[in-house]
Amino acid sequence: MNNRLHAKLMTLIKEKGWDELTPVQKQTLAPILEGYNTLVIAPTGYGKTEAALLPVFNLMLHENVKPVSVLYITPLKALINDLTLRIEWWANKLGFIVSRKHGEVPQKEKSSRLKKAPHILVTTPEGLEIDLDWATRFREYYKNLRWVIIDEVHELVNSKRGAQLSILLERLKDFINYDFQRIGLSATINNEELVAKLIFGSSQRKFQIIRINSSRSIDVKISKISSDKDLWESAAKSILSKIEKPTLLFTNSRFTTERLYEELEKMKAKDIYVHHSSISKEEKIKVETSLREGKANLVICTRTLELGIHVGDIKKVILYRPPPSVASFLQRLGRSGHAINAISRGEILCLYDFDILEGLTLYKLAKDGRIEEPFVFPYLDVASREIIGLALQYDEISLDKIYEIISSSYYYRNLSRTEFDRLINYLRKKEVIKVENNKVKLGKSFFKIWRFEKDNKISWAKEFSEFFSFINTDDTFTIRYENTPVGEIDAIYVYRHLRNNDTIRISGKIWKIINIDFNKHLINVVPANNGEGEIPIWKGENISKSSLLVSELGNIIADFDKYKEIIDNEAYESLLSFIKYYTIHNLPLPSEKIMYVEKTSDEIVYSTIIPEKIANTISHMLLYLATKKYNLNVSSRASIYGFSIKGVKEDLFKEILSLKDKEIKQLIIRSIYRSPLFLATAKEIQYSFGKLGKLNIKEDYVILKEALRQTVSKYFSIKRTFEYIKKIKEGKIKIIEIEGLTPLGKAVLSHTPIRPWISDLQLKIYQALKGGAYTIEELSEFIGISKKTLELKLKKMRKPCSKYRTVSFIDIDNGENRWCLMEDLKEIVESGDYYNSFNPINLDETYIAVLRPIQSEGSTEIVFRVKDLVENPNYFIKKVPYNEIMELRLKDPNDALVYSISPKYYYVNKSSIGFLVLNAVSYIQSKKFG
DNA sequence: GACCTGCTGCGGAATG
Repeated sequence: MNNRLHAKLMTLIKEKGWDELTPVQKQTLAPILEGYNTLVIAPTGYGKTEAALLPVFNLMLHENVKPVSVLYITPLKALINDLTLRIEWWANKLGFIVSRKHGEVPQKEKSSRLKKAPHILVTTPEGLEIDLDWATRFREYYKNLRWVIIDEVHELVNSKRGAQLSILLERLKDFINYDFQRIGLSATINNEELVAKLIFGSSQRKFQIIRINSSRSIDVKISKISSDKDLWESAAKSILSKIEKPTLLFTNSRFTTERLYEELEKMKAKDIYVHHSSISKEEKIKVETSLREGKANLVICTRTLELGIHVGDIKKVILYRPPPSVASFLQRLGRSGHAINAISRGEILCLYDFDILEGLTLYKLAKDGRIEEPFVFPYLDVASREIIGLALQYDEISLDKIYEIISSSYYYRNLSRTEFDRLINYLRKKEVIKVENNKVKLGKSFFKIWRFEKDNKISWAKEFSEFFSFINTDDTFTIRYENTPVGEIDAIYVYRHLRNNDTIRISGKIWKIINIDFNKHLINVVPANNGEGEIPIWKGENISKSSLLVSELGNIIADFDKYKEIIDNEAYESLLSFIKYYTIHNLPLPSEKIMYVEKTSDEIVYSTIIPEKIANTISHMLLYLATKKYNLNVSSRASIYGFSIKGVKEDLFKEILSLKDKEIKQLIIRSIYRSPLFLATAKEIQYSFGKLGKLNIKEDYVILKEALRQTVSKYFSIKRTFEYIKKIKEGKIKIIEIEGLTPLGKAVLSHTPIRPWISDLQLKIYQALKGGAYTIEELSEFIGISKKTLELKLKKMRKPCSKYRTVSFIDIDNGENRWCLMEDLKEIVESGDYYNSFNPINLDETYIAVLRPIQSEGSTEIVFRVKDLVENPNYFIKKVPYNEIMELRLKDPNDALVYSISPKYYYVNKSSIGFLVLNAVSYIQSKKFG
């Protein structure tokens, strides 16, 4: 045992029952005690937390420390809770106070830290952001800070949160005017020197990297699901035969998680649970507890259980289809055999031949110790918000000082003063800051964007609390049973698919929908005992694969025989037949140097081994050319196995190859600029720059340029695509045209197609709708754009300001929503094509129409007899006091059910009210009597 | 375009 530790600590170590410190704990003592910044790299379960804490406690015991002396930062709330208890065990016995801070800590506990300031504060990067920007009193305690520990560094460095934290640390250093000691804790990572620079920033301290190479060996098996009939059934059967209690089964999507559970449940498998981000917190805790207590046989999960939450000893890990990166592969395998030196056992369950190849590649890369490099990017939206944060923190702060702070973060080391000034000028123009005598102050539009209270009428305003976080969330609905949340579903899925009385499957159970509250985004459910559950589908299932994986894939194809011992017979036979296709046809094996051009009846496939960003760029170029030449019924695909274009006659890729260099570069930029990914990114970041409303190419160049940079770096690659095309031109990549489809060509076809993005969509929709009423499915088929995009557009077109106004009604015969032009509604009703939808069965009933106007508060209620309305469709025109209403629905004072099942119509013009009320009555009566 | 993650402080009024 090390004799450098304080006697009090030695006593506690004995009390813990530890015979000796773990290797990593021994190794960190010297550098931390000597005041070095230290980056500790070791797998989970090696005692990293104590490796940082013990020497820090030791230093604390020898110094006269004042609160807050230690800041402990970790990315998850669940980890904060775990760690606080763990740290308290030591701290309380040594006379130090610990406190935690995250969004779910009760207000009372949070505010107690002012009265009893803690020596050690455990929080998130966002928690630190709030304190620096906003906590005027508490942040004074930070001036005593001596140590900052950053946990799960590998989780943070790759993201905007990492960039945010790096600036926060520089702000902290400047604010307290002390070069505190920084300690980082990380799982296995690549490029340790870079990661060290990212978290140590401008600190002048010497630093040291402590690495514990995982001595546990990797024991991986690769097997293939034999699917003679139903795929899911075969998968579940296979999984069932492989369970060793307790087993973790990782999937790559929430959908797969739910789907496999359904299948296993059919087979009466016992003690099986589901864990992913759309499961409620309470449910998740239940699942984690059942794992720790050894009750669970199998937990099917997504990445949620890849992170550091303690789940006890796991006997076996199964990966349903290979994960997208080596980093993720190692994290998932690391969940088994938790104790030090145990073996990580895992099995990759493959569905396709290319799954087997990817699995083998992951295995080889992991064995060779090759992992993806961290992705470091100088996000300008993060910089902007930190500038605003500094303006919040100080009454005024000089431009030079701000530039000095931001550029001392390693993420922003190359941010030029010119670029910085340009950014400042933009923020100033938007009045989110103001600049006087080279000093920055908070501008007046800050509180217009970051509101204290959310105003429902203005959809673009952000909540004040969102200012502190760079995680943006999609719109979702909460599913509730007796006031207890059981899950979440994407709003778009709810609008598109879910109605009252439907059954859905979530948290591994089947529920019946009682009602959907579109205002509060709530779905109330009760358990359903039987019936086929409809399964929520969140999004598509294309997963982007790391380029490291691609780089080794070709070698594996040529060399897979070397790995015969880790793959089962089924998988091996499958690979043999994969290879056989090429040998029989006398073709070279797929590699990065060969590209096959293959034709199906309506799609041209280019198969090869190619980095995904290049394939994605080329497929967007093809799509751009195709939409220019043809209608919108074209699509393309992109994957690491090549790309394709559908709906064109000629070989468009050949045309690209014939373009001049300059034209190719232009085409690349233009295609990216047209992609929805770019537009979505621009929208996402615009608030950070103080911009509300529609983006303008001239005015908002700063934002659009940054959006392009972020989109390109994430999804595309301009330079590498250009070089790639050049290589083909020079004959360094050989093109072979063939008849029929190669196995790799089939792999390309298994990826979801990308649809074109259209600029004048409104006009197209108008032309398509003219004279008729259509469902979103029909229209989407007809116009050739995604249903999701179409729905959003149709909803926008309802509003009074729209050029071509739309309305929707319920088709009573099949319960579907139909859309038409407002100008056509009368004609459609009178045509009788939708007779049942506008002709109530019972004319003697009385209802109340509840109308909410657009501008003012409150609502108007109009009582009417169904008969009167049927006889006179203009019945409402004289009675309604406004020309436009925001929401229309019906109620019945004697029957509360009516209000809850009543359809709602939004943004309705006075002229349409009568028809829509008829539609609502027909619908309600069909539910009541039919 | 998968997956995952986070989210006011503080003082003063009212209350027991």
